Amino acid sequence: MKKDKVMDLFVGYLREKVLQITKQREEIFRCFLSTDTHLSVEELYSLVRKKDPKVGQTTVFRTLKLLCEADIAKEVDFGGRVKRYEVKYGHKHHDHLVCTKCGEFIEAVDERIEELQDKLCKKFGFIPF
Amino acid sequence: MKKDKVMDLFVGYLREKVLQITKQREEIFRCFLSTDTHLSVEELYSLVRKKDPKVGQTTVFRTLKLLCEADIAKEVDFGGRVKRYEVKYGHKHHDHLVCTKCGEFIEAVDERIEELQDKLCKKFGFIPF
DNA sequence: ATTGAATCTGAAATTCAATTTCAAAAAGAG
DNA sequence: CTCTTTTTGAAATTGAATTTCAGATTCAAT
Ligand SMILES: [Mn+2]
Ligand SMILES: [Mn+2]
Ligand SMILES: [Zn+2]
Ligand SMILES: [Zn+2]
Repeated sequence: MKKDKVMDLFVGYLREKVLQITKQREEIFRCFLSTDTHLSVEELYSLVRKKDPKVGQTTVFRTLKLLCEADIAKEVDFGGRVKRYEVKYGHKHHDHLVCTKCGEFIEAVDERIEELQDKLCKKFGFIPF
Repeated sequence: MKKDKVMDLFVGYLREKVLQITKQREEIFRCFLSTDTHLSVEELYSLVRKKDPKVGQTTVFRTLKLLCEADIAKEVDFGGRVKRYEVKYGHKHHDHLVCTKCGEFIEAVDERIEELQDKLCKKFGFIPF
């Protein structure tokens, strides 16, 4: 299974930054990886609380930040004011088409668009995200 | 000058919706059109206050909404939590490359990208924004 | 094991843009 | 003018995100 490898990546990141591998961080990590959706912090917090009601929301915020830094999670902006996060590890880059009315979305990639975007970015000194 | 035409558009929109053409709405309209930047509400509010310190921030919010509905303004999302607005009337569609670190941005369009994006949207039943 | 320092946690407070509320002011109808 | 509707803006509220800080936990050195 892939999960062990991601866990290794997380553990590696924490070691590198001399941070501790705590119960809370492990639980949040597990809950996050157990989904394949685009979670808000609140939604992840709910999941975590089902497993351990004592984990604080603040820690969820903080751990998601760590997961992003470790390239395991990726912040995705769906236009609203709530940040959402998806699993990045093991998932190819993709774009989102989001309905501005109802929030419905789909994931899609067009290689030609990506290529042209890369060129456009390079031309202006930006690095595609 | 172009401004008269835009003003006509605004007035027309207000008439259509049976809304009044007030001092405040006129002033906010003028201040907004006097810039060619990507203003936050706060920034526009500052401009308006210089002309008339009695106008309230709430009215700036409300009027920007009207300007968007009238297709004179366009909300642009630069990734932060502050909404920004640019003049839409008389400006061609364009995309923004935004630096996620410093916020610096440039406007650019690539016709081929646009075309492919349109196709991609159509394929999935979305309407490009 | 004991101690002391550093790290981590989570409730609570704070921030800040955005929205809502509501009473007063202004505008329009008759 | 009088009555009704619309508009306004100060103040209150919301809600996600961040900050604060005292207590809990972990780690290292004895
Ligand atoms: Mn892409
Ligand atoms: Mn475009
Ligand atoms: Zn996705
Ligand atoms: Zn622009």
